[in-house]
Amino acid sequence: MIEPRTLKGFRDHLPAQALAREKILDIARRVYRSYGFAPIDTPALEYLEILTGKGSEETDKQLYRFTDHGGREVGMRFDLTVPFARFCAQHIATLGTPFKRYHMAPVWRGENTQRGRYREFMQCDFDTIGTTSPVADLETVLVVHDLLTAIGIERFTIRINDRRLLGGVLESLGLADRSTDVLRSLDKLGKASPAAVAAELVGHGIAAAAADRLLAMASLSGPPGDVLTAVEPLVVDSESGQAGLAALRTLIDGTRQAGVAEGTVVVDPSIARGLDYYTGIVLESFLDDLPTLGSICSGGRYDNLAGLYTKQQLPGVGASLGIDRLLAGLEELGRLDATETPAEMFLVFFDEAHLADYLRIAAGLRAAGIAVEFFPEPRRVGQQLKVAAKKGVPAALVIGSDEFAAGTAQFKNMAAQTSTTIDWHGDLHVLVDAVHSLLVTRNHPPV
RNA sequence: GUGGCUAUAGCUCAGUUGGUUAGAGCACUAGAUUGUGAUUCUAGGGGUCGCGGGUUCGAGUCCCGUUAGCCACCCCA
Repeated sequence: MIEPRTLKGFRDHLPAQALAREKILDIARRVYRSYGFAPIDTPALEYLEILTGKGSEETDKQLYRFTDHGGREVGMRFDLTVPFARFCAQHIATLGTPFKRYHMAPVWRGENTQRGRYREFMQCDFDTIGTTSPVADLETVLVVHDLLTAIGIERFTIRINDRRLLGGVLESLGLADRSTDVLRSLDKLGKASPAAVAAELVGHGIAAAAADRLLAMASLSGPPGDVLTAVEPLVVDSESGQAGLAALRTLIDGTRQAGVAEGTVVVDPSIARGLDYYTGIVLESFLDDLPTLGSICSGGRYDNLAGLYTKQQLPGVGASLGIDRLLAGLEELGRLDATETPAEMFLVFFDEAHLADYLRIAAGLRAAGIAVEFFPEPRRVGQQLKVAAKKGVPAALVIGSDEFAAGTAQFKNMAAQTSTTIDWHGDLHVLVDAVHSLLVTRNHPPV
């Protein structure tokens, strides 16, 4: 016998989890579309040369690669951004700009696993390409806000910053050429203590006084306006720093005008993002109840997405929802629905002689948009209801020979353990309407 | 990729300084109840103790390797 097992970092998805995933994917799709983002898809596999050398050496090491049967060097995509860059270089002439797309698909990274970190996981990207407008930046933040709100997360924070602001501060400290080391260290502030980060900065050869100023800057918090005012003196002599400051002001004002609640979007000067290609705003978002989980939705602005594949300059802005990390967080917070079935109604197969009637009733309910699970065997009623309860079907319909004779049906609310008699006199429309109104009065859990 | 911790029934876990046939709760199956699912009672099924090797008269227990999970580094969703 072969031992059934899955590869490290790869997982099966059982119905309860798959239902939660699909529900979030549906919400993401709806929110993205509500801003006019159009769906695209690209292959899981790309020529290796398309994928290598784009991020750091790390991403090259994490790349799943192999030689295919035709001798081609092939890689599996490790994010959706690089394939999108290739996609734009090939198709942007046909599509025109600005172009807004969303892309929800699995990616693969051969890195070590941890909670919420897997080797196969799904990303839900959206990007606006071909415009440098601040409105596109604003919409990116608003999409993230709408998305997390629609998923039903009450407490979350979107942290934004601007790479130019960081760059300006580094410039004025004479550290412009050390930006990669500095940004990586600052990025750890959420996890490591300020003292530890300061030590690391000094370890990189940065003067203690400069490290202190960087930390003071990165530790700023409070209302966005106050943070920006506090940072301003640090970039007075930096043109790009001022531009970043102005961009953040515009962005904060925009979110306010769009009706986002105060405190949901904050300026955090320590947000840097590891990826080198960001050049303007950067954003991360956190569950307030589980900040150690890390960012569940991140992104930013870049000047030139597809420079490696085309001479056309394509600036853009976008972000990505890490649905697997989010699900891990929601599970830890006990916010996931335990239901194992999409069925809204369980139809008990009571009396074998009435099979034709059951089939007719099930078809009528389904035609009305109600998901019906009809039990395939005429087993004991108790057994069937037990199955319905275990799966978490919210309602059951019991119709036996007595009910058929009387023209009635028993509607059972499984959670409330209540039973309602429906008089339908053999008229399917009456039954369907009654079931429909009884079902919509139930309360739906958030996720 | 490096280091640390962990692995016993579907799930959560006991299992003594190494000692005979590895247990509990929950879950599952059947019955009490040939028409009613969170209660009760009765009976039952289910474990190569992650996997492989070693030490020993004897290993769930000790040692080595390996696989997987968690944690830290690294990086990131």
